[in-house]
Amino acid sequence: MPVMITIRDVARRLNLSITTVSRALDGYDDVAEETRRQVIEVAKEMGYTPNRAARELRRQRTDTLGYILPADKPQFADPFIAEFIAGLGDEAAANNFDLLVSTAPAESAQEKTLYQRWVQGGKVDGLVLNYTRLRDWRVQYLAGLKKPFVSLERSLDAVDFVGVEVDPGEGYAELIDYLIGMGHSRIAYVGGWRELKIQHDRFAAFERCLNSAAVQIDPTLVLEGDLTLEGGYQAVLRLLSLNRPPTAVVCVNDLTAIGALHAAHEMGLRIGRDVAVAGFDGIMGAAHTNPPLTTLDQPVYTIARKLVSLLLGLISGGEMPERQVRLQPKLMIRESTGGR
Amino acid sequence: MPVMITIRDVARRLNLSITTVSRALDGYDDVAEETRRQVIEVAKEMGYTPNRAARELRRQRTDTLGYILPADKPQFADPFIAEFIAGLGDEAAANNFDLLVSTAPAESAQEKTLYQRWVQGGKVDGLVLNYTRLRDWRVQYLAGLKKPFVSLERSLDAVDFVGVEVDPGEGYAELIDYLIGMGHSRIAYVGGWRELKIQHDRFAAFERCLNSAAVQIDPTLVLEGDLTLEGGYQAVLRLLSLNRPPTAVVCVNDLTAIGALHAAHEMGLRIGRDVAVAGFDGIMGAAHTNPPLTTLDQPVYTIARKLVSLLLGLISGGEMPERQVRLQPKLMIRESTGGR
DNA sequence: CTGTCTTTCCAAAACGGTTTGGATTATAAT
DNA sequence: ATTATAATCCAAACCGTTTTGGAAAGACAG
Repeated sequence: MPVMITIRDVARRLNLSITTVSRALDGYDDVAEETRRQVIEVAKEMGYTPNRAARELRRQRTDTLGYILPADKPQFADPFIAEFIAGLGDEAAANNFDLLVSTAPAESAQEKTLYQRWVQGGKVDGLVLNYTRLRDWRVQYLAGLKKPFVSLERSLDAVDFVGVEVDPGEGYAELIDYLIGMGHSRIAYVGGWRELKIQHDRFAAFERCLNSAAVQIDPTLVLEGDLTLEGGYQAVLRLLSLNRPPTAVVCVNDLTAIGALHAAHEMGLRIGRDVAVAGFDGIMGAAHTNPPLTTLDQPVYTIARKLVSLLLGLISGGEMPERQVRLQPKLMIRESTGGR
Repeated sequence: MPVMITIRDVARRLNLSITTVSRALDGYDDVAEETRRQVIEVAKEMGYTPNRAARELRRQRTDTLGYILPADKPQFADPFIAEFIAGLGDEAAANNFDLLVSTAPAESAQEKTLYQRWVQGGKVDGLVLNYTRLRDWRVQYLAGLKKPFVSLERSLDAVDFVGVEVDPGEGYAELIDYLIGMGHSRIAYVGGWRELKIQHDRFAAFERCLNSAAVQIDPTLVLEGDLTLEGGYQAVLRLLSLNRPPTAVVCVNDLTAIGALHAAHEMGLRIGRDVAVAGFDGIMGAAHTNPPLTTLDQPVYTIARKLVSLLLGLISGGEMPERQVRLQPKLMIRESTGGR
């Protein structure tokens, strides 16, 4: 670390008080224009940048947002997350906020410690939650401390919800209709951890659609994966080894579906003909799998930006024209289900 | 923000000085065991967590690392980045460091401001660089300020390099041998921005291999993309519309290659037969494109962790057994080039 | 009993900003 | 000439820690 240039150095050089330097740079109107000009010039010339820790300490805010990725496995690399973090980062940066990210297994002690360190230690002004659980301690914790936060999908906890929700209802109705139209009746579901709100909502929608089409759900065709490629691979390997295997597999997300493609390939099946596979997310690249993946597309990048924009509204504490955003995924039919 | 519990509150409750509370929690040996026990208990009960800004200010370090993604387009979403950030985050977290991320267009004023805010403002203890440029102002800037940093790929700037390098030489030799063995002689290259070290190294290796195999390089077959899917798509669309189109396309990264697949598909070509496509990176999912992508696989996640581990060594200032890591990518032959 | 160690604790000084509550001077109004 | 007003500036308090340099008290040795 080099010599640090403090506000004191700038003040000394100009024979001004640090107060005046501070106020000149912050644009207060009680400093003469000529003085301000000089301050700005000298500050720039000396390469002065206010120390963040000092400023944060005094101001009691950090201009920093936090996002903790709930990752069970250490090695987590979902394109969904890439897009999501990109959205968070871009929107934060556009508002001069920084984004702090970390990962911790869901419901672990590690997760609790990390949240505590950031929230009670005042490291962030607000947080973005993801992979919301049905009952989510994070929601209760943050709401209890009145710390600003937004989430993708609402938990069942009785707190007032600010965030984005994607309703799988209509999308699944379209998808299931389409699959049944293609002659499928043994339709499997590979989901995620059952405490996950998305798992709950999507599977519920799936069930509802099959019921209303009077198609039987075979419980042996419903498996729990873990949202990863590997999880989808293992689950579908099992499914396809059954005596009466499914003819279609609906997956809770695209990564699971890509694992499913892999498994079906390995079993020597022609995907789209012998077995249909569908995903959920519309990750970039889903259009380029082998074969291209039918999926329910949601605008992840935009959703992430929206979340940050909502969170910033919450932090600034003003009136919030909208606190909740609901949207529908869009069905993209591709060859993994036999195309049109 | 709720009432904040400070060290003063804990001290008051126990009739101790804040000094003692601080030292008890930090594990100094000049506090009685019984006292320490009480302090820890009460601190936990009151939910005390040291204020980060105050601690950072006093200690003059933040236990935070920074990574600024050079993204030209606001909307980047490279799986490579997802894996990279996952690696950075995991290794940082494993050492109780936080990771600050942001994005800024390469060489923009924005980028400079951001680095300055983080470095001179003392927001981070060290930085990870990526997409290193041949002459890289970031390298000069950080080296000049003696701020710890590591980079993936070394720039040509004369500073002492700590980081990871992936040498494309042998991998490309294998790949080109293989392509020539498959009968290709019109081989195109779709690269990235020419100031990029990876572009320079990879293209140089590509040229060298073709030369030593006495295969002509047609300059019209060498195009500059931008490392994105869209860039690869556009470039390959142009290539395949030439009077004498290439029979093989080598791409500087997997994303470009996936765009190439897309373009070839659209032109009605049978990939792997009419035209061969190869990438570089080995992103998760490359094995599942349509058709599966031949690529040079590098362990991105591991590289990222290694970078952080090197950076932490640099920050702690001790002896560093290794300062530079070199490794070779591994050729993965798949159907996009016709398989084996 | 005196002096020297240990053990245990603490007052006060940083760290580098921002903000409060004037002080000073010049200008305008009476 | 005096008073009110506006325009500039600044000393000092404050944010919540960590760390320095002892102080106090008890144990021990001579």
